[in-house]
Amino acid sequence: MKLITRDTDYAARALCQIARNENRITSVHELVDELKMPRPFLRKILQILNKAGLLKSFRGKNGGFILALPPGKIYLVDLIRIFQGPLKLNECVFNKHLCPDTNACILRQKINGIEKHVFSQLKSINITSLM
Amino acid sequence: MKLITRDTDYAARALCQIARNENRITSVHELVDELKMPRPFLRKILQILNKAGLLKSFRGKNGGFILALPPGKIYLVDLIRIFQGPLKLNECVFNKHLCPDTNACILRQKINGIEKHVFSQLKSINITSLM
DNA sequence: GGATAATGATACCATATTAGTATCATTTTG
DNA sequence: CAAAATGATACTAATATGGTATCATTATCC
Repeated sequence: MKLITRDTDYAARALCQIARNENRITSVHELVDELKMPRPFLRKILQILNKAGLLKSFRGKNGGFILALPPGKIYLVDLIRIFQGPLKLNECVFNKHLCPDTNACILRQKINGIEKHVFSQLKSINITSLM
Repeated sequence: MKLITRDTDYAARALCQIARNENRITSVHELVDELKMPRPFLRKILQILNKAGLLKSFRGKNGGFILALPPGKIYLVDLIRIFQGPLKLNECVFNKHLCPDTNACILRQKINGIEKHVFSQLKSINITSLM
């Protein structure tokens, strides 16, 4: 079972690098050199981060990206949500079948508890703490 | 993100049903009737549980399965391991790339913490508690 | 002993998700 | 206007998940 997929991983690493450059625009070219990841894939990821509002992009020559938010406000849990969908561990088939009626069943309680814990832990990790 | 896949779900439900019958042998035929799951898929799952040592099988006419262990000793975490591989959240690409050297990095610590929590919670759920 | 009803073993297929590529349009700078 | 960057979008490859199909083997019961 994976908690974090490759997109999320790449995204986090790229954001760290961009954060290090602070207000200096960082291009894909530069990121590929430093982080050794496939260029077209990275481009796609950065475009997604841009659309999600975590990056600000600059087109044209000397273009690139800067963070749209302070690095301390970009949380790992946000990246997971963007690339892996909502963190809803209890949206599993399990519940629906095994205990379709009660909210009080043991399993659902446990899974809700796990989810809260995972969520709060992932929310406590941000780009600053990863740099 | 899913915590529990369909195999695991089916397995848990089948084990509950088999547990209810206690020492009476339960056939696939009976399980399909009661649990409404695809017969060939269920057969595969039961064969896996048998090989994993959670079930004892009886071949031939009137054959079927009984639990190989008391239901209180069959844990949800075991089923997850069998059908979804080892519960190793920190085996993600993330760590390897971002902090290849230190064991002391924040992310790794957090992920190890999350893993321990998830593990202990899932270990506290067994077939008895699901029945 | 043979028909029948069960599991064992194994190979295959379908779909979804994940990972990655390719291409062309658009924008900015020099 | 050429070059260097991102925007948009469609496509492909690999892997994981969910499910089928088939034949072999075994035990029971008549």
